[in-house]
Parts: sequence; structure tokens; C-alpha cells
Amino acid sequence: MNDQPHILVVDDHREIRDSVTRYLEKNGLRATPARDAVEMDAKLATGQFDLIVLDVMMPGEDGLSVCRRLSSNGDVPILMLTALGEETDRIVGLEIGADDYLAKPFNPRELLARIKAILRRSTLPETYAGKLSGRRIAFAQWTLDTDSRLLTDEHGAQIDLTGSELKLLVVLLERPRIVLNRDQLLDLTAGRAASPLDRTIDNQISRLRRKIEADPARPRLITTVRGGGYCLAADVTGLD
Amino acid sequence: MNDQPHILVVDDHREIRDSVTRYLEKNGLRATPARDAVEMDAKLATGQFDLIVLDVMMPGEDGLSVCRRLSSNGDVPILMLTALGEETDRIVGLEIGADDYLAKPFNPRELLARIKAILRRSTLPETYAGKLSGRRIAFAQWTLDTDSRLLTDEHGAQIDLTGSELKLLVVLLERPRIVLNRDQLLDLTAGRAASPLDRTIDNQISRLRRKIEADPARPRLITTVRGGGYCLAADVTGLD
DNA sequence: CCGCCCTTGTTACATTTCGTGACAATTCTC
DNA sequence: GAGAATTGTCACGAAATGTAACAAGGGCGG
Repeated sequence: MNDQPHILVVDDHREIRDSVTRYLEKNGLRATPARDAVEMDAKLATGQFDLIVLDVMMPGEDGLSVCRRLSSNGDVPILMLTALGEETDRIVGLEIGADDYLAKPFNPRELLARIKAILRRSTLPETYAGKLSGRRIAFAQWTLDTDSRLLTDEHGAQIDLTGSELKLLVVLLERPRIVLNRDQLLDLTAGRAASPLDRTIDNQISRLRRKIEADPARPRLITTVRGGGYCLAADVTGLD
Repeated sequence: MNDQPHILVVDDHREIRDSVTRYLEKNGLRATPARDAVEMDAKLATGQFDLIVLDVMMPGEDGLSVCRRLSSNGDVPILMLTALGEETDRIVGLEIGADDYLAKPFNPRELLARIKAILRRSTLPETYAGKLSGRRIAFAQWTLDTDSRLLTDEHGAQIDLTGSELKLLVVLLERPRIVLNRDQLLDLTAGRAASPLDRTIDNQISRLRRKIEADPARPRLITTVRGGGYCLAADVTGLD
């Protein structure tokens, strides 16, 4: 079982990235490294994170730009890493929405302390996962209302989903045609890591299929990728 | 069994190319040599690669151009090899999309370490069934829906494909009338190399024929090229 | 505060998928 | 036409997946 906070470490220097990741993990957090903005976006899309540690100086899209972009959504706190003496960057970093900053070289313990401080104050009231919250979503023959948890098909027949069924479905709907493995799904729906022989996701999928598939024995909407995970095989439209 | 990462080594010097290939294989990776951009393109078309080691200085299309070209697709990470002192090239190499670079002469162990570092961080979310994901494809009397894994003939009869049957069929459909040998097919469908006496592909072909051929004993869609491999003998139309 | 009911994780077992080896069938060579 | 190489396919088993059944936990009405 693992529901520790999950930190995304974004830095182009491998040594820093890896040592920070290891240090955080050694201290009871979960941590995932990302090399640049692109990889960060990929990880953000397939995982749930509680905080991002972000380097200012990076090739490609730099930290300031990333920070500006992310903090406009405002859902994940950011801790900026600035190279020594980049005084301007410090100030700008905070102005554009970072929650804290730390100058390199830094003491790992101080980084950990600041991360914990941010996490402590950012225990937000839980909302539904992501962008599709509070919306109506159309896919295949279904329309999902995430507020009422109600699924309506083209004939108007209605089915209501349980909390975890809804979460799983929303996670899949946010990533159509992407294969997500059981670890990712568990991370995204329950925010925890899988224990060995964990069949939780299989069961959730089975229960969800029973409700939304025309023939649950031959699933067409949620397909199985053997050795890979599951995949939503439909186009998704947000109706707002 | 072999599903190690597959590295494509592109260098015009045979000694470097061969010694790097051997070194990587000795260390548990799969590696395939290519002498220039043309050969590289051929290998890329008929194999699945996880990383390309690319020399900057090559006759014909040079490394920088290749790198620019490949990284616009952005699906295979690139490690550039630069001759000593080509300081400009280093910088440009990273700017145009290489994931890392290494100056010649280099220590093989360092090359291996950097390759592993890149592989570690380039685990991107897998999309469903390649480029043709989410499409309907027509060939002969069949229409394939890659989402639902459903094959429909002209009379509307439907046949379910398993995951590996679908993958094999898609690989063939992406290369109609091209002969692919068993190694290439195994690489493209399963991302692994064949072990001696490997009958996997024969079996898959057999199973696939049983489903899509009018007379599986006299295959007309997937033909056998004795000593060569298999070939999809039909025109393919994407319906989107 | 109690007990019922819904939800969800876990376990166990059935089913499916797919790789492997064996052997038959086919094709090629000489 | 005989022997060898190559291919076709069967059958078996290991591994992955589907799902029923049970248990634990939580929420809500009374």
C-alpha cells in the first residue's frame, strides 16, 4: 500500500534529477523524474502528482514558461529550483505562480522540508480528477454527466455509476486511445500504488464494462491490451 | 526470449559501428548497425527501435540533418556522436532535438550509461496500435476497425481478433505487398528478436489466416514467400 | 447509537491468449 | 524420386485476464 504524496522532479541535469528523486524516495515520498517540459507533460498526463520540483534553466521550454503555464491551471503546487545568483529569476518565479523556490546548490534536507511545508498547506478539498470535472462528456453512444454520475445512452436510458466507476471512467475518458497499465490506473483513480497480485483494477474494469458495454463479454469501448493494460477505444467530446 | 531495448547504431566507420554494436549486445541490449542515412531509413521502416546512436559526420545526409528530420516526429530518442572539438555541433545537436551527445573518442561504458539513462526516461505512454490507431482500414473484402478489434466483411459478418492477431495484421496492412521476414515481423509486433527455432510468427500467421482467408489452406491475402517471409497481397485503403 | 445496504478490495477459480515443441505437409535440390 | 529444408498446424502449458463470491468498511436512516 502506498498513498504517499507523489513528486514530479523536472530537471535537465541527470545527476540532480536522479539524486533528488532517490533522496525523496528514501524519505518516504514517491518521486518520478522528468527531463524536460515535454516529458513532464507526458508524466502529468498519466499520473497524479501532488507537487512539481521544477528547474528554471532547461533546454526546450524553460522553467519560467512551464510555471506560468501550469499555474494558470493552478492545480499542482510548484517548487522552483534556480541556479546560484539568478536573483531575478527568484523573484519572477514567485511572481508567476511558483509556491516556493530554492537556490542551487541546495541541501537535500532543506528541499524536503520545503516540499513538506507546501504539501501541508495545499491539502485542498478533493475535486474530481482533472479538466473534465463538472462537465458533460460524450463518447460512443453515451453521455456522461460527471456531477450527477449519470450515464445516458442515445435512447435516454440511464445508468448511474458508483464513485470509483466514475473515477475510472473519467480517467480513461481524459486519455482516449492511450494504453494505461494497472499501476497508472490505480495511481490516477485511487492515488496509490499497486500491491503484488492486485486485481483491483481488473475488477473495476469488469464492473464498468458490465454497465457500459453492449456485450460485456466482447468489450469494444474499453479494450484489453494483454501485458499492457486497458485502453478507451472511442472518440471523446466535451459538451460543457 | 529477447525483449531488450533495440538500438540502431548509425556511423559510416565500420570499426566504430561494429564495435559499438558488439559492445551493446554484450551488455544485454539488442543493436543493429547502419552505415548511413539511407540504410538507417530502411532499418527504421522494417524494425522497431528504442534509441538511435547517430554520428554527426557522415557522407550523404549528415547527422544533424537526420536528427532534425527524426526529432520532428519525436518518437525515437537520439544520442549524437560528435568528433572531438566540434563544439558548435554539440550545441546545435542538442538544440535540434538530440537527447544527449557524446564526444569521440568515447568510453564504451559511458556510452552505455547514457543510453540507459535515455531509455529510462523515455517511457512514454503507449498508444493503442501504432499510427493506424482509431481508424478503419479496408483491404480485400474486409474492413478492420482497429479500435474495437473487429473485422467486418462485405456481408456484415464480424470476426473478433485477439491483440496479437490485430498487431500482426496492422503491421502487414501498413506495408502492403512488402515481404517481411520473421525477424522483422517479430520485431514489429512484439519488439523482440527471434530465438532459434522460433515458430511464433508462423503460428500467428496460421491463426490469422484461419480467420481472414476464405480458404486457409490456400492463402491469398497473406502469402508465403518461401525463404523470405510473408506478404500482404491486397490493396489497402484507410477510411478514417 | 444501531443495523442495513451499498460500495469496494480480495481471493479463488474459470477462461483466454500465446509461445513452444512435435510432427505432418509441402517445396526445393540434386 | 529421395532427402533436406522450409512451412503449416496441433496440442499443451504457462501466464494474463475475467469475474463470481465473499468480506470489510462506511454512510445513512431510523
